[in-house]
Amino acid sequence: MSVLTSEELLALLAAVGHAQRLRIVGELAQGRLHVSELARRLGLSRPLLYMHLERLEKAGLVAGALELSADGKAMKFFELLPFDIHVTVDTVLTALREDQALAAGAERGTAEKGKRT
Amino acid sequence: MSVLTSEELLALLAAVGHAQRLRIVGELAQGRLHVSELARRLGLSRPLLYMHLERLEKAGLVAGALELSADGKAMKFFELLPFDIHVTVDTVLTALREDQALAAGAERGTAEKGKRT
DNA sequence: TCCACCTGTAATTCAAATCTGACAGGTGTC
DNA sequence: GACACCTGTCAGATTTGAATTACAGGTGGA
Repeated sequence: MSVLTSEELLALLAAVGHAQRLRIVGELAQGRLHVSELARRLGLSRPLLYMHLERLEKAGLVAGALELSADGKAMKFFELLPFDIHVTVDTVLTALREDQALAAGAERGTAEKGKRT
Repeated sequence: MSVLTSEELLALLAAVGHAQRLRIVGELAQGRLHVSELARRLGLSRPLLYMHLERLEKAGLVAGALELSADGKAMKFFELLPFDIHVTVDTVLTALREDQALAAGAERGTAEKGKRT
């Protein structure tokens, strides 16, 4: 995952740092599932599950795909993407510095990430 | 950190998964500081900082100690504890299983962590 | 005594995240 | 047509977390 801004790092940590989402990850670890089935297994309402999945997806932890089942029903399958979150003091410091670099760049009008002078 | 319950894992992730707390960690990475000084550097109100520090301390990321300065003033110093958060699918699955084990144990009245039959 | 520091907490407001219930729409089967 | 599935979204209640203000108390020095 190379260098993360603190925004990306936070999205990742906040996404996985929640009881329900941890359970979602645990369930999807055993294989891809469509939303309704997942909702049933976890005992969550479907709208709520959508919200959590959206968060996980934005953080890059899961991926969803709408598929047509054999009998023509639309089904949204979600699968777990391989991830390996590693956070140390350096990770944090690097992310914070990346922010400063971006902010400085934005002030000068060159807001390209990772670019440093 | 050996085996974590999901509660401990969540405490850790939620603690570090917040913008202000990330900044706190970043500041403490450069050395121990007392609360008022830290508040000044980050531009946070002291009560708010207390709340964040409490969270970080409960998660085991920082440690606070009340000390007497040379001129006799009470000062609460906080320092960053070494940490190395590593989260993969296995971490999550292990944590969830640990929960089940604890829950099962609690039902039988033997709520000791890590004990498995 | 007054001022400049410090710690600690209670009360309260405010914002954001979480969660529920209800709706609209689609397909296939009995 | 009625039913059992599925997706998707919105409005609103509720809960949690974040943040401010205000207070009480302590020390040392001018």
